[in-house]
Amino acid sequence: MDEGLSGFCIRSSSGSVRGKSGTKCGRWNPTTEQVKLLTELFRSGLRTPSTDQIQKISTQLSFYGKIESKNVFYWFQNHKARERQKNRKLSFDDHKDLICRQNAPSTQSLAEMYQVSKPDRVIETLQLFPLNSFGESEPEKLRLRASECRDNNNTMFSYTMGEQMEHPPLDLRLSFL
Amino acid sequence: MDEGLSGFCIRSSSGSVRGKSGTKCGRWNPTTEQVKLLTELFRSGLRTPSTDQIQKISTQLSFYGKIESKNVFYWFQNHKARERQKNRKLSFDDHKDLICRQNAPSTQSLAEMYQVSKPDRVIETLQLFPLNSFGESEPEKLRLRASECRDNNNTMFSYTMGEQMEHPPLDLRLSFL
DNA sequence: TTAATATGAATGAAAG
DNA sequence: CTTTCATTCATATTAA
Repeated sequence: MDEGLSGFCIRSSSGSVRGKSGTKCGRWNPTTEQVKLLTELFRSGLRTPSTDQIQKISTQLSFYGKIESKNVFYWFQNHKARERQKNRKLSFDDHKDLICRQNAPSTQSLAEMYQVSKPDRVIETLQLFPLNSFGESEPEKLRLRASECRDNNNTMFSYTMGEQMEHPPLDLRLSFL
Repeated sequence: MDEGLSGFCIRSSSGSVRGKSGTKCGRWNPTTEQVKLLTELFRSGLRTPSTDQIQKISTQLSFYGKIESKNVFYWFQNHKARERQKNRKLSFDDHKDLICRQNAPSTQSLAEMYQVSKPDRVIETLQLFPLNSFGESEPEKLRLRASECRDNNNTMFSYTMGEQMEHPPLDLRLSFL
């Protein structure tokens, strides 16, 4: 069965690394090259690319596989949010030395413990820099606030590509706003 | 025949016992007590615990075994998502509205203990009257993600072939819907 | 053993 | 920007 004019789904997982088996066509599945480049840009300080930058990045990344501008937009949004979330709330290595008490509380007493009577606020410790270095080194904990390197798009890529620049000027606007 | 080309986590279980006692590494393996308490909390109506709740739960569950905050976070995410998914697939009839979005009738005392900061979407409505139908006296926007119609209009990003259009094409705003 | 299932973890997409 | 939803992937568990 060929799906005629849809032309949206690419069944063949040509060198797809993340889509190990049976890659669905529903959502964007970035290739390793795409992820690598995006990560590189992020590490370079790019956090919130402008529309123009998104367009350029998308054009560049389309060389490695199917991609749209919104994918780039979402990628940066998610990546930034999750880096922040890790550093702020759910750090995976917060308590390595869990307090070992003698008796485990029962379910009932546990429930009672959650009863808050006063605004007992947990002080959230912002880890400005990772002090905890156990045995597992986090390769990516770096976070440089290079503010906004917005208009240095000339130095974003050094690749000499073909003239794949035929993406129309993209207007990133949210229709549900 | 899987080649197992993922080099993310080291497979630890090589025919050993359940990870309850001697899990080397890999992913979190909850104990039966942990699962029991988590399930009880879920059944009591807890769907999306806050960061503070997650911390407390994680601390308490650490009595029964190794656990981290992100495990609790993921557990509730997965449990909620899969219950919803199951309900969606089970009800092929015209029961489109997802019932389990709201909290369960928390008659248990355990649930009330957890409702510390965000009881629900009901802000100043006391629990004098039972939980009634949706969208009755609630000016909040009703989400129109009924059933599966997520792919009807995915035109979040609009391509404008002209340049510098002053007004959005249609701007069908349904924020007041 | 392998196959099927259950579930922890991750992430793209989207809503708030 | 923050949070949540939906889907997918990887692995543990169980069944055959």
